[in-house]
Amino acid sequence: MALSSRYEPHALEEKWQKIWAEKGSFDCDVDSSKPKYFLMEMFPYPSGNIHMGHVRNYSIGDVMARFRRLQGYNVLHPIGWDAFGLPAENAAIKNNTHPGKWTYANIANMRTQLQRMGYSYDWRREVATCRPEYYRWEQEFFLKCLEKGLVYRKKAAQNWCPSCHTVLANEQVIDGKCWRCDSNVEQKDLTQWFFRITAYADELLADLKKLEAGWPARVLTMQNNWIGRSTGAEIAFKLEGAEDVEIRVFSTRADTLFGVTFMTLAPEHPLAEQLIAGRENEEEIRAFIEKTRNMDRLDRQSETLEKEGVFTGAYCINPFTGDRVPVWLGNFVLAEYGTGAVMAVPAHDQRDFEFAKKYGIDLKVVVSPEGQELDPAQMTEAYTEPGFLVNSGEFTGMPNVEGKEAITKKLDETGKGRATVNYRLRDWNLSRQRYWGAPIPVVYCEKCGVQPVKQEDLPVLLPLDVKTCEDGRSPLPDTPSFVETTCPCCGGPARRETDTMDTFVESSWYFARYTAARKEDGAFDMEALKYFMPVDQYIGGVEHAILHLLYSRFFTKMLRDFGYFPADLDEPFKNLLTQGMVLLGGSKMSKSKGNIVDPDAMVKRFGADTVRLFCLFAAPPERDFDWSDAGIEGSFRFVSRVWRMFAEMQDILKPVAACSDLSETSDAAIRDLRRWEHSTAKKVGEDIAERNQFNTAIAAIMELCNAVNQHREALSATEEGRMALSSAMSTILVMLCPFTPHMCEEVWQALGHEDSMDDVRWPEWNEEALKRDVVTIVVQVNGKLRGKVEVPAGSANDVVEQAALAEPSVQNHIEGKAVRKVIVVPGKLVNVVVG
RNA sequence: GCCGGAAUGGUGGAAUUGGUAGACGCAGCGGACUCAAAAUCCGCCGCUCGCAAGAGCUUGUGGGUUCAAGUCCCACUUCCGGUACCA
Repeated sequence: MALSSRYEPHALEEKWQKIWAEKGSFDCDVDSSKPKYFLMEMFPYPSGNIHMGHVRNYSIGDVMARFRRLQGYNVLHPIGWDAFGLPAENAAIKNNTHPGKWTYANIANMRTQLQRMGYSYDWRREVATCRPEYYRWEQEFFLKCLEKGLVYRKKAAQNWCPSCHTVLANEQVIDGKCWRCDSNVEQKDLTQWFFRITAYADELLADLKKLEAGWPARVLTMQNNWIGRSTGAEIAFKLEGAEDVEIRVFSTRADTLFGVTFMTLAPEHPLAEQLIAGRENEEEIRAFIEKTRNMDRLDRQSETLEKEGVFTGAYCINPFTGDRVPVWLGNFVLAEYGTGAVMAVPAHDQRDFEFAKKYGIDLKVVVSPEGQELDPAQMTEAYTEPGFLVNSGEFTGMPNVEGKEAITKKLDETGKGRATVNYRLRDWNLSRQRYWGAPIPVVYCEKCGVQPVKQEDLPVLLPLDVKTCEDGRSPLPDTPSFVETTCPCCGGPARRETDTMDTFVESSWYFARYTAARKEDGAFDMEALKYFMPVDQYIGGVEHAILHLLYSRFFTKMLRDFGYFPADLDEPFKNLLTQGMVLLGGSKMSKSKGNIVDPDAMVKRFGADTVRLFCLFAAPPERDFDWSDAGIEGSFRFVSRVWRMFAEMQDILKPVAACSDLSETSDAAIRDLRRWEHSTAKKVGEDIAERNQFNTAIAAIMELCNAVNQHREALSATEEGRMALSSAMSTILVMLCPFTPHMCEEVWQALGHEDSMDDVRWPEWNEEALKRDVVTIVVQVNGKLRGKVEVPAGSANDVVEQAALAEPSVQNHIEGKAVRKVIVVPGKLVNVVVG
């Protein structure tokens, strides 16, 4: 079959997509005879159409998947749909349809779009999280959590998004706003279900070390900060006049215990009520508490918030000094962190210092710099540097760092406190007051209380015959057929939980479900998990650095401990690539701004191969890149040029393997082309496998094409020249295959190869072929480039040195000066030092 | 404030272990082909001075180490991201 001189991608792309699907080219099953490679991209939310961000994400993944296949790996490359969630409900309300209908229609459309891109997925393993066959397993996990105490119900102030009518996890509140709709988040007291993610805080933190080799540093840092471990001491202050009541504080500065001059509690602190009852200014204090509680979360957490407080009239007792310590309430103390109470040391904490100045509270210096005495009256700011303890009883004179340990130890020995660790990480609120999500499998019984649904009654199906409410509220509480049930314990009438699970629950384990996606009698298949897990390469946006990636790590550890996962599977994702965004005109593409580049339109114009190639060539994958119409035209020109080269040379090219021509030859042009061919195979392989540098890999292939064009005419004339060209052109084709698979398959077939690209292996470069007869040596004088000399490869240093010194331009620059030193870097460079 | 990351031509970006800065593209300029255009092919393309040969300068700024620095060290500037009354 002859290749037409013009490259026309559309028909051939469709043809090969069909062939791959029919052959099952990308189907992957457990095969212990081959090394596995599990690669996946973050699955999309079925919003309607794929956008350029998806195309970039999945093109990066597909290049890596196809490359690993060429290397002989058994590659698992699955895809699915993160199909529960708010936009479906909103769209359903707007278009007067059902969220499920909307979602499944979008999935159908986007599946076609992905297939048109030629991505090499094992479609048999496709999952959609809104299907009962999927979410029933997470209902099972929930019940297991309940049994093990890793999920619990708690009433507390929650992040409430008034526009989405639901609570949000801490991770979903960005700058005080809803991560989805940007509304200001309010605080609301609600009883909600929580995953006890804090039970894994230590392991989640410690195991970040295991990810250092494969995860970007900044993601590790972000998780580290989010978990926010701080070590310190919990210290008990007895309440004056009520010796059985203790106020416990958490402090990282136990060394300053002797310097405490007041105590501040959060207005929400459980003891507040008891402290203020019956005080003469009780009304005033209550007003303060109310004011603080009602404050907008954003305002309360803002840096500029005026620090305010009110004295309760109560005192507590410093456990070491016996001092009376006045107890205040402060608007800056957070009820949720530590114990909700702070011991204040104004001499050594800037915030306490400012508060004390404002309300006229004394300072007591307990840490001084060496050989210096601090005068509280003269201080303009807190002294927070290291120093030596003063005014600290038996601890006076110690360096404060040692003092911290000594005081903590003494606290422990005397039962007045203990060393402890605090985390910033909160438990994960998983309840959502929304319809389109997985039902939480519990019921409420008047007699028996909260009861788990029986395992054999799973799944609790989300009813589909409901009408979504106009105002966005969940219709579930008003759906008697769903709500009304019987108690699994006593059989009496009971009510179902109408909250659904956060959609991040579904995405916390989908990677593992891929390994046995169609299994009906269990969530996972242990053999498949053992073979495929962990995911060797995960690819997605950095916006999930905390949310999804932290939750998935938590689920992996939890499911491991439940016995669902292999006992040695601690982390789900071995390597993580966080890809940058695709911008247009310097800003994020968005429908509302109207600055969108539609992938479908680009595929129509240039074909999928060009779109894929351009996304990888435009920038390194981690970086944001600005879409450029001129740029994609350049990529189209390159693909067309490669096509044309094959079309023009078709008569002389033989169907040989890549890097196959190694026959002895004295032809310098053949040796030169062969060196290009083999060094490119080496570089491109390393760029893809070790550095994720697809842009430079493509650039190197372009260079090889340029080299072929240079030698083409001369080499076409002889049989050995035609062999060299054939080998080089095969190498180009195999190396391009991960990027532009359709074009490569078509050309490969047209060249008369009996095998298909499915059976081809990545070219193996040959050390011999890389060798040069003559090398160019750069000559510097005093570090400045002054000339170049050619010497036989492997020349002795003194030979190279003589040749360099003999160079006329070098002579000019050393003339009349003394040569002090000559540095020879073999095969590369000579530097003549004169002075 | 703290923690990360970045800064290289007109432009996207290369330079892998300290060893030719600007690979490969894009844009631009000149030429060939064409009646013309598109497509394609060939050539030029960091800045300054110079007719040229050539010389000098150049990787955010200022210092340093080194025969040699985009790369290492110190100080700083700007930008991006994360995080923050966290006790």
